[in-house]
Amino acid sequence: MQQEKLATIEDVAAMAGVSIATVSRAINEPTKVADATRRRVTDAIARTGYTTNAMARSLRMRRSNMILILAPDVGDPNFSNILVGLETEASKRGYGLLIGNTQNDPSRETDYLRFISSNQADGLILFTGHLPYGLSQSPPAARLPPMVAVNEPVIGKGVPFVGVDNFEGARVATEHLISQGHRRIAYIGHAPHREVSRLREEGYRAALAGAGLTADPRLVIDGDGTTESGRAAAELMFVRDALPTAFFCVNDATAMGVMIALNARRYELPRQFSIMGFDDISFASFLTPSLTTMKQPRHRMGEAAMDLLLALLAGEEPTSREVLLRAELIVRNSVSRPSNQ
Amino acid sequence: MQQEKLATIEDVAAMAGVSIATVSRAINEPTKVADATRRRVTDAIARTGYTTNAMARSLRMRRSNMILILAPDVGDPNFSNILVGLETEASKRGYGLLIGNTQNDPSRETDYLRFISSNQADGLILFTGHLPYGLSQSPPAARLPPMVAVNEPVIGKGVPFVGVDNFEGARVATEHLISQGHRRIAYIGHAPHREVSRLREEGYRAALAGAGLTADPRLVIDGDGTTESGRAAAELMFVRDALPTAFFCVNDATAMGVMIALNARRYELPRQFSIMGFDDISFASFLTPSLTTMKQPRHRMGEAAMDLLLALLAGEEPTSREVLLRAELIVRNSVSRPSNQ
DNA sequence: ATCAGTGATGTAAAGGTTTTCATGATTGGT
DNA sequence: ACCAATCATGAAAACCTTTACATCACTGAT
Repeated sequence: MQQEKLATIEDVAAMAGVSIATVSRAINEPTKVADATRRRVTDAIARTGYTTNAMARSLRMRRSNMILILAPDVGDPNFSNILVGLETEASKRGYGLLIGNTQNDPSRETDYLRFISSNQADGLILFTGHLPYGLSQSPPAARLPPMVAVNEPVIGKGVPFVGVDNFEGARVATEHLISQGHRRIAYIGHAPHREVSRLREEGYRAALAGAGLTADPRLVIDGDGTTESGRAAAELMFVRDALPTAFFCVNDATAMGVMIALNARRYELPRQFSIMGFDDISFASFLTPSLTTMKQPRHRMGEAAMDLLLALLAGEEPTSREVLLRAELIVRNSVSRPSNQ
Repeated sequence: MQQEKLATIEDVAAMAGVSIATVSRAINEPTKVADATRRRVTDAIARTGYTTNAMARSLRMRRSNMILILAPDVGDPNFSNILVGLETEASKRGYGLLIGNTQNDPSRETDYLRFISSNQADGLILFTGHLPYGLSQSPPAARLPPMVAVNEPVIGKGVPFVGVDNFEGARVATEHLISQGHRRIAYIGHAPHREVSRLREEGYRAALAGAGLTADPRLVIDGDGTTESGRAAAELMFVRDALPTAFFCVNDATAMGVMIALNARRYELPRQFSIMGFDDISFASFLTPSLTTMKQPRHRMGEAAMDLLLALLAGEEPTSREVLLRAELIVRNSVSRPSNQ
């Protein structure tokens, strides 16, 4: 049983004493071939160790059963967990995943589109929040390849989106702080043009409004989502001498920065200040105090996005162009009732 | 310029007034075609928007320019950073990456091998530390597909390996502790069958031996690499009342567990106990005290592994079957001179 | 006994490349 | 001026499937 040449469908056909068409049918539409014949074929397949050549198959069928993932940074744990969800669903449905790490480099984005245009991938999952460079200037008439945005929506291009309900999540988080008795609650956001941050800020404001409160402008600061920006934002409030009793941060990294600033100033947490994050990154539970936060259902997001894309590929019109999953409140130890009520 | 049917090589040939063979040559071996003709062809390519159909190309050439990555968990930041390195190098050399998340499930490992046997991938990168299930029982005579193990070696199968020099790294780490004056140094390891842990323990012992010290058996404990196991190991030492002045942990997660245990017992760090980890995970610098550790050159590991695999694919005999990169000592604040010298 | 319908199989085309081999044209050396 | 060598190109085979269409043998109804 030499591996020199891989067995082809012809070898199988010869061994089973049928034509290659019958072998193909026995594999792909088993009901269309007589029982006895089918047995002979499956037997021959087993004996030869035959596997269909995916290249030939894709060439003929004009589809590859591959999905291209375009992400700025696959190393980001934020993405990689969604990736696992994408992979789970894709693999279950017989699809493979091709990864394209773009590092936000337009030329790399364009470059990866060759997988689409060369038929090497049937569809596209976008983590980038924008159309890949090579597609963005096309007139809207030009048909786009089937694609789904995940985590970060592509605004105004009609790209179906799967993500977390940021507005709702931020509202739940803020309401949690309010329910503990907080009235002066700060919000530390991302750059304002980021859709994610805008929605979370709106959710924050909605929760305040719902409790008859209004946001103190001095307590709403835009950072850039990094730990350092969280630290800087907290410091800024001390300098301005406009202090909240609780901080709601656009993400856990920012929350960690706030905690670092407060620890450095020797405040006791959460007694003197409460802190909430968003994301539930892997070490949120290991901070001191462990961080109360909103957990993103990343695995499910990946599955849902892939499911939507595969439906698109199957020609189904999606029931909705936007799937929003709920973030889950994870209560830990960084929130308590305010001391100086 | 309708996108209905993609332009084929034939369209280009017709427009340029040459045969398809010439078009193919103009693309792949430009020197072999006359200047004037080449210009006409490139012009026609631009006008038609032609892209080579990768399926047809792969079918004919019997290779796909794709590499399959087999990893137990792509979400693990430990892996994902290496993945970025793999991707960088692969993309630079015109290869694409296919990801296979196996979750250590033998059936998924076997399943993913179909990409190899169906010619959809030319080579294999193994993160799993063992041959994929479908290959492991083959007689050694059966030729294995080209593959390279990364991060975790595949023992005894002659699979080329790219990883960090664990022995050397552990020695450097331990020597760092010794240089600070520590004499009683604990080692908290992984499960002993893990090659990684075994090598780091050896490096630890070598450093001790080099300084004329021997390891106190009560200070060498096997955990499982989790934060919880680090906590438990430290507790165990308190229960046994056999205490070191410094802990060297097989990884940062374990070190974090040790820090949690010591913090809970209200020790002041690093004054009363020094701690070293291994890995330099993303939040090592955010712990209090920030963690002194050995940084793994993950990005470079990925690049080196891909480079090695592509050399293998090109038919070159690898210069060495093992590439070990040095870990880098990252000095932060979790190590000081022992107080009770 | 005939005919329509059904079911199982085979033939051959199509999918889009790369590459071997052949052909003709051109060059350069004598 | 001729021959050999080189160069540029084209025709056609090969890569391995899937599938439309044709064929043939049956079944069951008239």
